[in-house]
Amino acid sequence: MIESRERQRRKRGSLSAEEIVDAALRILDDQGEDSLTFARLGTTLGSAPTAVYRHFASRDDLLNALGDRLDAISLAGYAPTDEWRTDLEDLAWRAWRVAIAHPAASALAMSRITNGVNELRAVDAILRALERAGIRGREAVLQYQVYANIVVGSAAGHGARLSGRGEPRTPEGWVQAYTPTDPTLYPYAEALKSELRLIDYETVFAKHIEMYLDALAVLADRADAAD
Amino acid sequence: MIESRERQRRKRGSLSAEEIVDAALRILDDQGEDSLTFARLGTTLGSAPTAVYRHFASRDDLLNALGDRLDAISLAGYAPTDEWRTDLEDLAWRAWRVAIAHPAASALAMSRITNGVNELRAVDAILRALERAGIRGREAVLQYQVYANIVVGSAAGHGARLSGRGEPRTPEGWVQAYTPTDPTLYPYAEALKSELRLIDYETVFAKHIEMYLDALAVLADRADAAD
DNA sequence: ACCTGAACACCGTTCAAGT
DNA sequence: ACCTGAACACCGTTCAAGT
Repeated sequence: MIESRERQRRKRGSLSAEEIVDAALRILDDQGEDSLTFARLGTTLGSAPTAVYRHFASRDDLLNALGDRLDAISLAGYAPTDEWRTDLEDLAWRAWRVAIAHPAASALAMSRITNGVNELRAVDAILRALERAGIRGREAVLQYQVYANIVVGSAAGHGARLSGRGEPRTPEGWVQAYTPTDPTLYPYAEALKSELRLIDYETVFAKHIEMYLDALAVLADRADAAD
Repeated sequence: MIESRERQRRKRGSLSAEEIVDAALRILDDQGEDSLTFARLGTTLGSAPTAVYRHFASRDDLLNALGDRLDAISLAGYAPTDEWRTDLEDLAWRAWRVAIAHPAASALAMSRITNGVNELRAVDAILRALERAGIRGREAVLQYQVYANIVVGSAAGHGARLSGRGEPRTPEGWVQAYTPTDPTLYPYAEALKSELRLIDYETVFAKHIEMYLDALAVLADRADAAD
């Protein structure tokens, strides 16, 4: 039997930006946040590492494309309704689920401004919901930013936690170290130390979204009254 | 004249963790997010690059110490009052100002869980304010997380923008690219394109904090009523 | 036009040797 | 005990050469 370790030459035009992003996502899913290198991309693609440069100007450029891919995954099958709150809740949890499905990629690329098509689709979907809440103009752009801040920040952070060099996971939540040298200096933290040790970030996210949408509902009511 | 390019040998014990973090902060302030390397640390410290390993186990470990330093800078001169809202506003803007003063360091280290003393001081200060708002127990820990999420996420993101490979700055705000191939596909974004192009992130932050504290005030009133 | 492979200028980290 | 310097196993990126 002949072991053919030699890689076959890639036919010209057989490599595409899409296939490269596929490979990047797979590598990150399997091997974590630090695993995405040109060498590994080459191995996964069956090409020379440098072939990637024919399709992306740099690693940074590739990460932006990966970010737009995450937006695409997040929006897949999304259908807006007539309820702005339903839509903003839906979109928020979609981002959260992407962070769980692709933690390393989310940590690396989710909080990037990609200027990609799918990012634009997301912006448009959010502005549509805000419009239905009666929030328009500059206020809508402000609220879009606040909403995106919460959702993207929380999801990317969760990805970093899941993929990461972070603290070890426990069934109930996340172990957070609390071991002060002199506890009397931090009485409020000391009083809550057992609660601080176990934080369930999904509950935090749910609460955060709920609070924000409640606050938005107040603005929506005011906008209604002004109509 | 004799040019002495040779570095003098560091006396033993003359290097400290604090001095190394000083140097790291200075390098990042002067040369940006990608500039922090062991080689440059060595040059700045007048030591061999590897001397740093005597005080930090890894680059990651050093970045955690840098994160705690940012917390220290943020809290310098902080004095709590009897008004929980004043305190939470103060702490939020302190983080924002640190991001402006040290953008690259903030982008790299601000959103880390450092387990440092100054992080604990910040946690305690926030829990104190929440307690004065009548928010206690598990709810306090949840609200601490939500608040920290907003503040640290916004500030670290602002640092990344200021230090970064981001979009070019304009006097009024930040230029965000909006150049869709078919604008009719994104009607809501299209309608707000001029607003989307100019985003003032400080106004977004101010709005975000204000909304959150308003929402917290509602919880505080409910807690008062329950007393 | 697209892919390859050698070369370049780095990087973080390890470790035996100095003082 | 702490600092040094050589060595190691990588990195992203450039570029001339192949097909």
